[in-house]
Amino acid sequence: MLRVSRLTDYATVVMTCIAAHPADVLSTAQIAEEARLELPTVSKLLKLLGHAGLVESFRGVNGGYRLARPAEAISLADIVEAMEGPIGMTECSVAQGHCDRQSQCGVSESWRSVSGAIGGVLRGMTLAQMLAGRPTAPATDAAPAAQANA
Amino acid sequence: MLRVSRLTDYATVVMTCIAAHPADVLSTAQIAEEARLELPTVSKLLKLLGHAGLVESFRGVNGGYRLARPAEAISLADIVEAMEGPIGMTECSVAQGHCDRQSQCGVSESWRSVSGAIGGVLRGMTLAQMLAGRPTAPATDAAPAAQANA
DNA sequence: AGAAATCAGTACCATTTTGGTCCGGTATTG
DNA sequence: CAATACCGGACCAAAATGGTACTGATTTCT
Repeated sequence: MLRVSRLTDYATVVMTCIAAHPADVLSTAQIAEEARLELPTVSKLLKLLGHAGLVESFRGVNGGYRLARPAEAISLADIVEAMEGPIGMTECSVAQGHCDRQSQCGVSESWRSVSGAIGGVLRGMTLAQMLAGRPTAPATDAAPAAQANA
Repeated sequence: MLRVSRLTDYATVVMTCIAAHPADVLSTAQIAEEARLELPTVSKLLKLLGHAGLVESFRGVNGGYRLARPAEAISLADIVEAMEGPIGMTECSVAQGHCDRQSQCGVSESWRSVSGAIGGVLRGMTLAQMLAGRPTAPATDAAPAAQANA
Protein backbone atom coordinates (compact mmCIF):
# COMPACT_ATOMS: atom_id res chain seq x y z
CA MET A 1 0.00 0.00 0.00
CA LEU A 2 3.04 2.26 -0.04
CA ARG A 3 2.79 2.96 3.62
CA VAL A 4 5.04 3.78 6.50
CA SER A 5 5.45 1.08 9.14
CA ARG A 6 3.01 0.91 11.98
CA LEU A 7 5.77 1.90 14.38
CA THR A 8 6.26 5.10 12.43
CA ASP A 9 2.56 5.80 12.66
CA TYR A 10 2.73 5.21 16.41
CA ALA A 11 5.74 7.48 16.63
CA THR A 12 3.74 10.38 15.27
CA VAL A 13 1.04 9.74 17.84
CA VAL A 14 3.58 9.60 20.63
CA MET A 15 5.33 12.73 19.46
CA THR A 16 2.03 14.53 19.27
CA CYS A 17 1.19 13.51 22.84
CA ILE A 18 4.53 14.79 24.08
CA ALA A 19 4.12 18.00 22.14
CA ALA A 20 0.78 18.55 23.82
CA HIS A 21 2.59 19.05 27.13
CA PRO A 22 5.51 21.29 26.19
CA ALA A 23 6.45 22.17 29.75
CA ASP A 24 6.37 18.71 31.32
CA VAL A 25 8.66 15.72 31.44
CA LEU A 26 6.40 12.76 30.80
CA SER A 27 7.21 9.20 31.83
CA THR A 28 6.87 6.36 29.38
CA ALA A 29 3.87 5.11 31.34
CA GLN A 30 2.08 8.44 31.05
CA ILE A 31 2.74 8.64 27.35
CA ALA A 32 1.63 5.07 26.81
CA GLU A 33 -1.66 5.75 28.53
CA GLU A 34 -2.29 8.94 26.60
CA ALA A 35 -1.44 7.34 23.31
CA ARG A 36 -3.35 4.15 24.15
CA LEU A 37 -0.35 2.05 23.27
CA GLU A 38 1.48 -0.74 25.08
CA LEU A 39 4.21 0.45 27.39
CA PRO A 40 7.06 -1.66 25.96
CA THR A 41 6.18 -0.47 22.50
CA VAL A 42 6.24 3.14 23.56
CA SER A 43 9.54 2.54 25.31
CA LYS A 44 11.02 1.22 22.11
CA LEU A 45 9.71 4.15 20.11
CA LEU A 46 11.10 6.69 22.53
CA LYS A 47 14.52 5.12 22.44
CA LEU A 48 14.59 5.45 18.66
CA LEU A 49 13.29 8.99 18.80
CA GLY A 50 15.89 9.82 21.43
CA HIS A 51 18.73 8.49 19.30
CA ALA A 52 17.55 10.71 16.49
CA GLY A 53 17.68 13.71 18.79
CA LEU A 54 13.98 14.44 18.61
CA VAL A 55 13.30 13.93 22.33
CA GLU A 56 15.36 14.48 25.45
CA SER A 57 15.40 11.81 28.15
CA PHE A 58 15.84 12.15 31.91
CA ARG A 59 16.65 9.19 34.08
CA GLY A 60 15.76 8.37 37.63
CA VAL A 61 12.68 9.15 39.67
CA ASN A 62 10.48 11.74 37.97
CA GLY A 63 12.42 11.10 34.80
CA GLY A 64 10.88 10.81 31.39
CA TYR A 65 10.86 12.49 28.03
CA ARG A 66 10.45 15.93 26.55
CA LEU A 67 10.75 17.37 23.06
CA ALA A 68 14.32 18.29 22.21
CA ARG A 69 13.11 21.12 19.99
CA PRO A 70 9.92 23.15 19.67
CA ALA A 71 7.17 21.37 17.76
CA GLU A 72 7.47 23.86 14.93
CA ALA A 73 11.04 22.71 14.31
CA ILE A 74 10.21 19.01 14.06
CA SER A 75 8.92 17.74 10.74
CA LEU A 76 7.23 14.55 9.73
CA ALA A 77 10.35 13.79 7.72
CA ASP A 78 12.38 13.90 10.93
CA ILE A 79 10.10 11.33 12.55
CA VAL A 80 9.96 9.07 9.51
CA GLU A 81 13.71 9.14 9.13
CA ALA A 82 14.18 8.44 12.82
CA MET A 83 12.06 5.32 12.50
CA GLU A 84 12.83 4.03 9.02
CA GLY A 85 16.13 5.55 8.02
CA PRO A 86 16.74 7.75 4.99
CA ILE A 87 13.82 8.38 2.68
CA GLY A 88 14.25 6.60 -0.65
CA MET A 89 11.62 4.87 -2.69
CA THR A 90 13.76 2.10 -4.19
CA GLU A 91 16.73 0.09 -3.07
CA CYS A 92 18.47 0.51 -6.40
CA SER A 93 18.95 4.09 -5.32
CA VAL A 94 21.61 2.86 -2.93
CA ALA A 95 22.76 -0.55 -4.18
CA GLN A 96 22.39 -1.45 -7.80
CA GLY A 97 23.44 -4.64 -9.52
CA HIS A 98 20.30 -6.64 -10.17
CA CYS A 99 19.47 -4.71 -13.31
CA ASP A 100 22.34 -3.34 -15.34
CA ARG A 101 19.91 -1.97 -17.89
CA GLN A 102 18.81 0.81 -15.60
CA SER A 103 21.13 3.17 -17.39
CA GLN A 104 19.05 2.52 -20.47
CA CYS A 105 15.54 2.55 -19.02
CA GLY A 106 16.40 5.32 -16.61
CA VAL A 107 13.94 4.39 -13.92
CA SER A 108 16.38 4.85 -11.09
CA GLU A 109 16.78 8.51 -11.92
CA SER A 110 13.04 8.97 -12.02
CA TRP A 111 12.62 7.23 -8.69
CA ARG A 112 15.32 9.39 -7.17
CA SER A 113 13.52 12.48 -8.34
CA VAL A 114 10.24 11.23 -6.93
CA SER A 115 11.89 10.36 -3.64
CA GLY A 116 13.15 13.89 -3.37
CA ALA A 117 9.73 15.32 -3.96
CA ILE A 118 8.18 13.05 -1.36
CA GLY A 119 10.87 14.02 1.12
CA GLY A 120 9.85 17.60 0.51
CA VAL A 121 6.24 16.83 1.29
CA LEU A 122 7.27 15.18 4.54
CA ARG A 123 9.52 18.06 5.48
CA GLY A 124 6.66 20.45 4.95
CA MET A 125 4.50 18.91 7.64
CA THR A 126 5.54 19.97 11.12
CA LEU A 127 4.70 18.42 14.45
CA ALA A 128 2.98 21.65 15.37
CA GLN A 129 0.63 21.25 12.41
CA MET A 130 -0.07 17.67 13.36
CA LEU A 131 -0.81 18.70 16.91
CA ALA A 132 -3.20 21.35 15.78
CA GLY A 133 -5.06 18.76 13.77
CA ARG A 134 -5.61 21.27 11.04
CA PRO A 135 -2.90 20.73 8.45
CA THR A 136 -2.31 24.05 6.79
CA ALA A 137 -2.22 22.81 3.20
CA PRO A 138 1.06 20.92 3.43
CA ALA A 139 1.01 20.08 -0.24
CA THR A 140 0.82 23.73 -1.19
CA ASP A 141 3.75 24.84 0.89
CA ALA A 142 5.87 21.72 1.03
CA ALA A 143 5.91 20.58 -2.55
CA PRO A 144 7.60 23.56 -4.16
CA ALA A 145 10.27 23.22 -1.48
CA ALA A 146 10.82 19.67 -2.68
CA GLN A 147 12.69 20.65 -5.77
CA ALA A 148 14.93 22.89 -3.76
CA ASN A 149 15.84 20.05 -1.43
CA ALA A 150 15.92 17.29 -3.98
CA MET B 1 13.09 3.15 4.52
CA LEU B 2 9.70 4.27 3.29
CA ARG B 3 10.08 2.48 0.03
CA VAL B 4 7.92 0.75 -2.51
CA SER B 5 8.25 -3.01 -2.75
CA ARG B 6 10.88 -4.49 -5.00
CA LEU B 7 8.14 -5.87 -7.23
CA THR B 8 6.88 -2.35 -7.77
CA ASP B 9 10.35 -1.27 -8.69
CA TYR B 10 10.58 -4.14 -11.14
CA ALA B 11 7.20 -3.20 -12.54
CA THR B 12 8.49 0.20 -13.55
CA VAL B 13 11.43 -1.41 -15.30
CA VAL B 14 9.16 -3.83 -17.13
CA MET B 15 6.74 -1.11 -18.14
CA THR B 16 9.60 0.98 -19.43
CA CYS B 17 10.86 -1.92 -21.52
CA ILE B 18 7.43 -2.42 -23.02
CA ALA B 19 7.06 1.27 -23.67
CA ALA B 20 10.34 1.25 -25.56
CA HIS B 21 8.67 -0.89 -28.25
CA PRO B 22 5.33 0.81 -28.78
CA ALA B 23 4.46 -1.04 -31.96
CA ASP B 24 5.34 -4.59 -30.92
CA VAL B 25 3.70 -7.31 -28.89
CA LEU B 26 6.45 -8.65 -26.64
CA SER B 27 6.41 -12.08 -25.06
CA THR B 28 7.15 -12.53 -21.39
CA ALA B 29 10.46 -14.14 -22.31
CA GLN B 30 11.51 -11.17 -24.41
CA ILE B 31 10.59 -8.73 -21.66
CA ALA B 32 12.37 -10.81 -19.04
CA GLU B 33 15.54 -10.78 -21.05
CA GLU B 34 15.41 -7.07 -21.72
CA ALA B 35 14.69 -6.27 -18.11
CA ARG B 36 17.25 -8.80 -16.85
CA LEU B 37 14.67 -10.36 -14.56
CA GLU B 38 13.55 -13.95 -13.99
CA LEU B 39 10.79 -15.08 -16.29
CA PRO B 40 8.31 -16.26 -13.61
CA THR B 41 8.72 -12.98 -11.81
CA VAL B 42 8.02 -11.00 -14.95
CA SER B 43 5.04 -13.21 -15.62
CA LYS B 44 3.63 -12.38 -12.22
CA LEU B 45 4.21 -8.69 -12.71
CA LEU B 46 2.51 -8.66 -16.08
CA LYS B 47 -0.51 -10.44 -14.69
CA LEU B 48 -0.92 -7.74 -12.06
CA LEU B 49 -0.34 -4.98 -14.56
CA GLY B 50 -2.87 -6.58 -16.88
CA HIS B 51 -5.51 -6.70 -14.17
CA ALA B 52 -4.99 -3.03 -13.58
CA GLY B 53 -5.57 -2.35 -17.26
CA LEU B 54 -2.11 -0.97 -17.89
CA VAL B 55 -1.08 -3.61 -20.44
CA GLU B 56 -3.01 -5.62 -23.01
CA SER B 57 -2.36 -9.34 -23.33
CA PHE B 58 -2.60 -11.62 -26.36
CA ARG B 59 -2.68 -15.38 -26.06
CA GLY B 60 -1.44 -18.10 -28.29
CA VAL B 61 1.52 -18.27 -30.60
CA ASN B 62 3.11 -14.87 -31.13
CA GLY B 63 1.16 -13.62 -28.14
CA GLY B 64 2.50 -11.32 -25.51
CA TYR B 65 1.96 -7.91 -24.01
CA ARG B 66 1.58 -4.34 -25.18
CA LEU B 67 0.79 -1.07 -23.43
CA ALA B 68 -2.94 -0.55 -23.11
CA ARG B 69 -2.49 3.21 -23.36
CA PRO B 70 0.21 5.53 -24.66
CA ALA B 71 3.10 6.01 -22.28
CA GLU B 72 2.11 9.63 -21.73
CA ALA B 73 -1.19 8.46 -20.26
CA ILE B 74 0.32 6.07 -17.72
CA SER B 75 1.64 7.53 -14.49
CA LEU B 76 3.86 6.17 -11.78
CA ALA B 77 0.83 6.30 -9.52
CA ASP B 78 -0.95 3.90 -11.87
CA ILE B 79 1.89 1.41 -11.60
CA VAL B 80 2.27 1.74 -7.84
CA GLU B 81 -1.45 1.29 -7.30
CA ALA B 82 -1.50 -1.71 -9.62
CA MET B 83 1.17 -3.40 -7.52
CA GLU B 84 0.42 -2.24 -3.99
CA GLY B 85 -3.17 -1.12 -3.96
CA PRO B 86 -4.43 2.32 -3.03
CA ILE B 87 -1.85 4.86 -1.91
CA GLY B 88 -2.16 5.61 1.78
CA MET B 89 0.61 6.17 4.24
CA THR B 90 -1.06 4.69 7.34
CA GLU B 91 -3.44 1.87 7.99
CA CYS B 92 -5.53 3.99 10.35
CA SER B 93 -6.60 5.83 7.22
CA VAL B 94 -8.76 2.86 6.40
CA ALA B 95 -9.35 0.92 9.63
CA GLN B 96 -9.12 2.66 12.95
CA GLY B 97 -9.65 1.18 16.37
CA HIS B 98 -6.26 0.73 17.94
CA CYS B 99 -6.01 4.36 18.99
CA ASP B 100 -9.24 6.15 19.83
CA ARG B 101 -7.33 9.29 20.70
CA GLN B 102 -6.64 10.09 17.10
CA SER B 103 -9.53 12.51 17.10
CA GLN B 104 -7.60 14.47 19.71
CA CYS B 105 -4.07 14.25 18.36
CA GLY B 106 -5.27 14.55 14.78
CA VAL B 107 -2.44 12.63 13.21
CA SER B 108 -4.69 10.64 10.94
CA GLU B 109 -5.88 13.78 9.24
CA SER B 110 -2.32 14.94 8.74
CA TRP B 111 -1.32 11.60 7.33
CA ARG B 112 -4.25 11.66 4.96
CA SER B 113 -3.20 15.06 3.72
CA VAL B 114 0.37 13.90 3.23
CA SER B 115 -0.82 10.79 1.41
CA GLY B 116 -2.75 12.95 -0.98
CA ALA B 117 0.28 15.08 -1.70
CA ILE B 118 2.43 12.03 -2.32
CA GLY B 119 -0.20 10.63 -4.64
CA GLY B 120 0.04 13.85 -6.56
CA VAL B 121 3.78 13.50 -6.93
CA LEU B 122 3.34 9.99 -8.24
CA ARG B 123 0.62 11.05 -10.63
CA GLY B 124 2.90 13.73 -12.01
CA MET B 125 5.51 11.28 -13.23
CA THR B 126 4.51 9.59 -16.47
CA LEU B 127 5.89 6.46 -18.06
CA ALA B 128 6.99 8.57 -20.99
CA GLN B 129 9.15 10.65 -18.67
CA MET B 130 10.62 7.55 -17.12
CA LEU B 131 11.40 6.14 -20.53
CA ALA B 132 13.13 9.30 -21.58
CA GLY B 133 15.33 9.02 -18.52
CA ARG B 134 15.20 12.76 -18.12
CA PRO B 135 12.52 13.49 -15.52
CA THR B 136 11.11 16.88 -16.37
CA ALA B 137 11.17 18.28 -12.83
CA PRO B 138 8.35 16.15 -11.42
CA ALA B 139 8.45 17.95 -8.11
CA THR B 140 7.83 21.27 -9.78
CA ASP B 141 4.92 20.14 -11.89
CA ALA B 142 3.43 17.37 -9.83
CA ALA B 143 3.42 18.83 -6.37
CA PRO B 144 1.08 21.79 -6.95
CA ALA B 145 -1.31 19.32 -8.52
CA ALA B 146 -1.22 17.39 -5.28
CA GLN B 147 -3.45 19.77 -3.40
CA ALA B 148 -5.98 19.69 -6.16
CA ASN B 149 -6.14 15.92 -6.01
CA ALA B 150 -5.89 15.53 -2.25
C1' DA C 1 23.39 4.18 52.38
C1' DG C 2 19.49 1.98 50.48
C1' DA C 3 15.30 1.45 48.15
C1' DA C 4 12.37 2.83 44.54
C1' DA C 5 11.63 4.78 40.08
C1' DT C 6 12.79 5.23 35.45
C1' DC C 7 15.44 5.09 31.22
C1' DA C 8 19.14 2.10 28.28
C1' DG C 9 20.48 -1.73 25.71
C1' DT C 10 20.01 -6.06 23.89
C1' DA C 11 18.19 -10.25 22.75
C1' DC C 12 14.37 -13.01 21.51
C1' DC C 13 10.12 -14.87 19.34
C1' DA C 14 5.70 -15.03 16.76
C1' DT C 15 3.40 -13.29 12.95
C1' DT C 16 3.02 -11.26 8.65
C1' DT C 17 4.64 -9.81 4.38
C1' DT C 18 7.47 -10.36 0.51
C1' DG C 19 9.82 -12.49 -3.21
C1' DG C 20 10.00 -16.12 -6.06
C1' DT C 21 8.56 -20.60 -8.27
C1' DC C 22 5.66 -24.05 -10.20
C1' DC C 23 1.75 -26.43 -12.24
C1' DG C 24 -2.54 -27.41 -14.60
C1' DG C 25 -5.74 -24.90 -17.75
C1' DT C 26 -7.10 -22.23 -21.84
C1' DA C 27 -6.67 -19.78 -26.04
C1' DT C 28 -4.44 -19.02 -30.52
C1' DT C 29 -1.76 -20.14 -34.50
C1' DG C 30 -0.51 -22.96 -38.35
C1' DC D 1 -3.76 -31.55 -33.47
C1' DA D 2 0.52 -29.91 -31.84
C1' DA D 3 3.22 -26.08 -30.35
C1' DT D 4 3.29 -21.61 -28.22
C1' DA D 5 2.16 -18.43 -24.71
C1' DC D 6 -0.85 -16.26 -21.40
C1' DC D 7 -4.18 -17.26 -17.01
C1' DG D 8 -5.09 -18.39 -12.51
C1' DG D 9 -4.10 -20.42 -8.74
C1' DA D 10 -1.43 -22.48 -4.96
C1' DC D 11 2.75 -22.88 -2.61
C1' DC D 12 7.12 -22.13 -0.01
C1' DA D 13 11.24 -20.05 1.88
C1' DA D 14 13.23 -15.97 3.56
C1' DA D 15 13.03 -11.56 5.45
C1' DA D 16 10.90 -7.78 7.86
C1' DT D 17 7.78 -6.34 11.37
C1' DG D 18 5.62 -5.95 15.78
C1' DG D 19 5.83 -6.98 20.23
C1' DT D 20 7.89 -8.65 24.70
C1' DA D 21 11.23 -9.65 28.26
C1' DC D 22 15.35 -9.27 30.83
C1' DT D 23 19.35 -7.12 32.78
C1' DG D 24 21.90 -2.93 33.78
C1' DA D 25 22.67 2.05 34.79
C1' DT D 26 21.24 6.43 36.79
C1' DT D 27 18.74 9.60 39.69
C1' DT D 28 15.78 10.86 43.59
C1' DC D 29 13.92 10.38 48.03
C1' DT D 30 13.86 8.62 52.64
